[in-house]
Amino acid sequence: MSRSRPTIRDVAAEAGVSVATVSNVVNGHAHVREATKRKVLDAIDALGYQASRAARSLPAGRSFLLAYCLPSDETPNAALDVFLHQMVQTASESDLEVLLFRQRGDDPIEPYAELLRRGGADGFVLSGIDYADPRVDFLRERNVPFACFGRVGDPAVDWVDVDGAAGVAAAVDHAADTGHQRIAFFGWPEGSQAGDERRRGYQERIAELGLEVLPSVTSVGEFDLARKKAPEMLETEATSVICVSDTLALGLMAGLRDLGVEPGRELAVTGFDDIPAASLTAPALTSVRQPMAAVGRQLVDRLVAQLTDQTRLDSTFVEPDLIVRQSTTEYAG
Amino acid sequence: MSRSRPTIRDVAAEAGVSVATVSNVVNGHAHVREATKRKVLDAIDALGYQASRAARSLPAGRSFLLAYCLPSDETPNAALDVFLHQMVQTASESDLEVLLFRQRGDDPIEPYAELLRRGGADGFVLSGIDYADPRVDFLRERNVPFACFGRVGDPAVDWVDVDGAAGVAAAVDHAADTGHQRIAFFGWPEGSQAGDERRRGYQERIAELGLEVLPSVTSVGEFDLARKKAPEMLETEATSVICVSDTLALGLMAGLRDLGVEPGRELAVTGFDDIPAASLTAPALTSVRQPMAAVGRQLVDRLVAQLTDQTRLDSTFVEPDLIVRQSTTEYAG
DNA sequence: AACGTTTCTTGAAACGGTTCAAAACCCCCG
DNA sequence: CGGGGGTTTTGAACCGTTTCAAGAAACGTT
Repeated sequence: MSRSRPTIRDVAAEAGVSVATVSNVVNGHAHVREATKRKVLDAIDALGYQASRAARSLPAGRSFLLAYCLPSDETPNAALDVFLHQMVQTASESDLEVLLFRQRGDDPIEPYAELLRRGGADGFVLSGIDYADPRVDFLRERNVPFACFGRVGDPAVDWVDVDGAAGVAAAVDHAADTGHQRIAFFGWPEGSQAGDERRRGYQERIAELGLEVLPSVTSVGEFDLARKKAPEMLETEATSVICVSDTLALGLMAGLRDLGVEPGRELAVTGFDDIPAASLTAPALTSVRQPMAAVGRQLVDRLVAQLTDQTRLDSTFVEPDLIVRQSTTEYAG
Repeated sequence: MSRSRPTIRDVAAEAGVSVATVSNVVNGHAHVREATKRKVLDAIDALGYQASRAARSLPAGRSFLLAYCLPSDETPNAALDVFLHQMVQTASESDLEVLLFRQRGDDPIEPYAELLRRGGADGFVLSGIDYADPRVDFLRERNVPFACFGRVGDPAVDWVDVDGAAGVAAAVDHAADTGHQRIAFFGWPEGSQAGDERRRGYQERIAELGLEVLPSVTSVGEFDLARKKAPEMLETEATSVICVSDTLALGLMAGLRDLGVEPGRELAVTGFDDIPAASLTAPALTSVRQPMAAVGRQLVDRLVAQLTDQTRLDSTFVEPDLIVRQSTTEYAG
């Protein structure tokens, strides 16, 4: 008795047909008579036949795999599950699967190079794109299809990005609508694409509204460092603060409490990302939510277009949503 | 000029050797003379050769892939990134990669069946194991290697689990050590493996300490429903509450505030999971942390043992850590 | 120089599917 | 009953590696 898994030939023998017919049944290709189909399906069932991925890919010349490199952030990536879910879902609609790999050292290129060496994939999804990302050049040179989460200057590259500036502008509007005149921005130091973009949104909208652009306060780290910046923030005499991220916002709120200032009530706070913690704190944090599911879908759609139709879809911005909670509605300063 | 990627034959031609020699060089197998090796490596470099995953797998009879089904929980899975990271890392040490797939409808079996049909994988990692999990039987029947995150009765199945009872017991000890006599448990309704286990840890340790087991309070949902249970919890006249999850704990804390009771100061609260939000709230939440990295590693180790050595490692418990924060240290009731 | 060993190298057979041109079959009409 | 057209089915080539038995080369010994 054979130990190894049954092959398409075993199924063909069992059903009394040729391997070509079995292949046709499995893939629903040519016209197959109903009775034949039944015989084949029964045989598959009886034998517990499973196709071999390798044997399928080899003649096709493609792996049916999309590869995604897990971001090596030390900070927990709360939206990762939604993002992955959507990518896997969208990929499966086009008969593709998602392969994970990860950063090893601090060379951003190496994991990509290694994956290509060791068998490749039909395409890559890149996230965490920054200015002049070296991965983009690397993959372009090698002519590997890919799509980026984060805008890329080169018009030949497919990307999807959340319009961070628009998200922050919406937050500024909300603050202004609820009566605030002194609206500050609490950001990261300049130099990161996402961070600079969000700051730009603040500055432009504040200017459009004819309000005062307050002195910029920044924090390199997230929660703990942000907490220590609360005194500096109070010096701006802002009544509402828009933060570049939720963890920064939560750190600021903790810092305010340390100083006896009640966040929300005495100083309105808005975050960015809508991490789970935003809705689990008191006061719950108003935040700009990135539509990660939409981003995941759009990225895979672009990749599929490249792979199957040799087409390219236009790169696009996805609009974030402002989720309003108590940290901006309870203001009573 | 050829559009398609260079194959091992192209490399062999370029280097003036046979394909077998190229294969040997690439895989470092047989003895190859230094000069020959150099020629081959140069040719690989010149052509930008990449091996084909499919062609490599086909004769090997395996896919070099481990498959993991994303949990379809609506609640964000905060530890997912750490877990995946560790699995990918450990897998790569054994020349394996991680493939993602996902639940479609509500049939827990279907995604596994489909993956097997469409190409299979060398092994599966299962998480979220519950009593009599149907996936376990399904995979056993088909003789597919797998390892479970969550204990399984069948001794033929490899699993790794966090010792939830021990984690809760440690939380009870901590409460008792800090002077509490009336310690309550806030759990899920009976019927979930993880939840029942945690409750057992509470009951047993309370009994061992000679304290009173307080009436059980439960909540089906997480944050919002838990919030409404605060009055019921106060009726137990507990001074310290151990919660079955962090979201339940945070919900309870919000509910206490609604009633004018200061969580932490007037009622000590402990959570379970140590989600990111636990350290981002005020008061920060004491919580039992599941060592997800260790779990991920152990799962893949077990799978690798099955795949490569035909061995089995003993199933095992991983001990969680109690992370003490202000929600239990500020008690002043 | 002949021979036995050891070290390198190679040819060709798998591996398990897909595909496509060609063969076989079916049904209906004249 | 022969033939035509469409529908089913099939044989065999092919995809890019690995592997292994066997051949070639190199080396050391007598």
